[in-house]
Amino acid sequence: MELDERKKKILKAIIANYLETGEPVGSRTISKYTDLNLSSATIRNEMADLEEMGYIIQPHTSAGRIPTDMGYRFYVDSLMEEKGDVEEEKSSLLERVDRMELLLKQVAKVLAYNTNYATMVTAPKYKKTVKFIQLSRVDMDNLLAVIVVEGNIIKNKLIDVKVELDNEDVLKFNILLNTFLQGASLEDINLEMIQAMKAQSGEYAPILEDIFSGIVDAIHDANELEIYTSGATNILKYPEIGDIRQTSELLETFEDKNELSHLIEETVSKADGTGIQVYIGEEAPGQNMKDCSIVTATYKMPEGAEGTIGILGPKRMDYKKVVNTLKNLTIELDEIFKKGEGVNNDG
Amino acid sequence: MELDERKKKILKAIIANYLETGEPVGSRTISKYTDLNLSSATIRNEMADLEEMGYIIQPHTSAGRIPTDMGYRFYVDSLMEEKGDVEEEKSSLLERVDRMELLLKQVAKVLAYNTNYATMVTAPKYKKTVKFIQLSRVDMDNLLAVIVVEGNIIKNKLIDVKVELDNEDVLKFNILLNTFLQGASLEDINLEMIQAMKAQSGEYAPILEDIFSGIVDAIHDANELEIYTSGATNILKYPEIGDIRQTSELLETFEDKNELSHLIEETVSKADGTGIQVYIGEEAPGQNMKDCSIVTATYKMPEGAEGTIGILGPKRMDYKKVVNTLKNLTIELDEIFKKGEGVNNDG
DNA sequence: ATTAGCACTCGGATTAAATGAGTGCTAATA
DNA sequence: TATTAGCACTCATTTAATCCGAGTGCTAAT
Repeated sequence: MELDERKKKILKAIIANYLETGEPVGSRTISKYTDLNLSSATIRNEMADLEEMGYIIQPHTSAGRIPTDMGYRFYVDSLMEEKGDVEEEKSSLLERVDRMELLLKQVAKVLAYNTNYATMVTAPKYKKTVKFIQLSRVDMDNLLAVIVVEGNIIKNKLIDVKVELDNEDVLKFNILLNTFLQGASLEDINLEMIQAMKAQSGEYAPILEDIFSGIVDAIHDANELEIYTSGATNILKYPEIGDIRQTSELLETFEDKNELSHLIEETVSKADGTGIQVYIGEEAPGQNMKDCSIVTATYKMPEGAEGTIGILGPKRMDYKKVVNTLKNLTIELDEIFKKGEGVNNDG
Repeated sequence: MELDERKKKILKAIIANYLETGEPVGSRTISKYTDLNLSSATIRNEMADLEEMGYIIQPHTSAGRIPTDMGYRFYVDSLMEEKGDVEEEKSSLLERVDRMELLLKQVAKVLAYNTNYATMVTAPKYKKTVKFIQLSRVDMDNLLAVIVVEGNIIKNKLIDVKVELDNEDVLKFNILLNTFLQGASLEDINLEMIQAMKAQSGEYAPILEDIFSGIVDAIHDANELEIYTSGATNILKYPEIGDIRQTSELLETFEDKNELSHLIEETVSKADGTGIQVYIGEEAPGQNMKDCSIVTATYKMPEGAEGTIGILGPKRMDYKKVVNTLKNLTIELDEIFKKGEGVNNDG
């Protein structure tokens, strides 16, 4: 059996209606809702076909139809025309902010507010190289190491050294560290390099140890996939997501950044490169997701680094709106990075 | 009517049993549960008295009794002997961590894990004075300001300056800033001081503007009451907390650090100085709290700064355990600050 | 003062019946 | 041949009726 134009229209009407109401939709509704001018009986026949083909099911005999995962999939892929960008709020969705971290937090928040779903945003991931290191003496036994890595991510590390250092010593260390480490990525810092530096640091070699591990820590930190989330509690607004037990587990997943980063990495790894990915029900990774969908979008930094914006919501989700909002947001982000944040460009 | 010893015993038994089971407790249960050797009939009479006095109520006729807020209050104040410190896990509840932020996050996490309630921890609050400022050139048009404030809280601020500065200029600024700002608190930085600095900065006065506002921002940031939370989803484990709608609002309060900080400030302002405060039901601030209790404890830094640890749970809460855990935790924190973190001590 | 005994209450669980939205199928129609 | 009107049937949901038992309050006996 094939999916002719009329069947598509009906399927689309069913899904659209279901997305709106959340109730199984019956033949009579479609008969009136659409401009097909068909009786409910005819619709019923078509529905039976659509069911046989696997696009819709009845939750029980004598109920209307609801979309299957396959139905949603077809809808997202072929039926849903992504309303040609609604310029509206696109303009100043995001206020200008100066620091990457704040920006991304803001993105998560705005998105959660606009969509009423739970959102997550990862910082762009790329091999981070050291741009600049600054060591300073804070007090008697503490050195402060400030490390700026590519992308103007700033890490601080207090290092407590046993030996006293005067200002000149610190200056020497600064020069030494910058000479060796500027432009280096985490992998570049190996035993060999450490040896070379030790050789040049003379009597202070033992102290270097401390300083070094501090710095490596900091770079390591910067390399971690940072995730910002918002609106987790929105999940509670959708009663269709299983029992409380499941919902609660879902929320915990959301609270645990580690788990979440796995999850995001998994979705991204499946990406086909078109920018926006939609994962419906079982398609999504994670065990409590059968009633959820995940939509992710990828934004790019000028140097090629990529980050992800994602939303998590019920399977019965306003895909049109979500996809659209996500599209606009990535465009806006791309633009911001192109000009504003384009600072971080040398290599 | 007065509360004789027997009535106290019965009240205590009722509350203890209710805390355990969550079910209204009947006269027969008490008759067997306690060593009073009284018949259920006698207990019933006593219960009637206790109800009249306002310590317990029946959810409905022909049900057992449950404690009122007043009953809980009496229990917490007079009945509950705080099991003389259970030394057990006290030992290494907290792993040693180097940075305040991580430490407090850890505290929140451990506490949430141990108690199964939602927890919040605020950073110690005191007038933060500038300890050290470091300006460095990151690239062509960015200056990085690193500000270390009392308590080794470190803030970074990227400042983009329009004019080019060479290393010497930066050095001069550094000296200027440190001369003026070291030891200054947010209030100390006033128009007068700014004028004085401008006078001394000669041709660079306009740039100072940028740098200055950046620094003020950073100090302002550091002065904000930082809150770390954990285990918010634990709230979902206690079905007695009203309907989902309320729970969800409670969770939102928990997600919103601003609201939460108001809430904590309110509880702390009511504190009587004994260290541990218990807010039962209506006593707690916030509108969705009627079924909740809040327990807070105050920890002190050597210099007198104070922070708060709090837990939020259902009114039917294991007060004994919570109060105890909180006590141990503050003691441990106090100790950590006394030695380990005692770095931040000069003025 | 305590207790045994008994009638009474009322929330919660269980069962039964009523409702109604929606289906599938068949026969009539264009 | 495609569409539609009509009708019997299904089944989740709602409403009402009933039962059950934990627990009470009161009274009379110890």
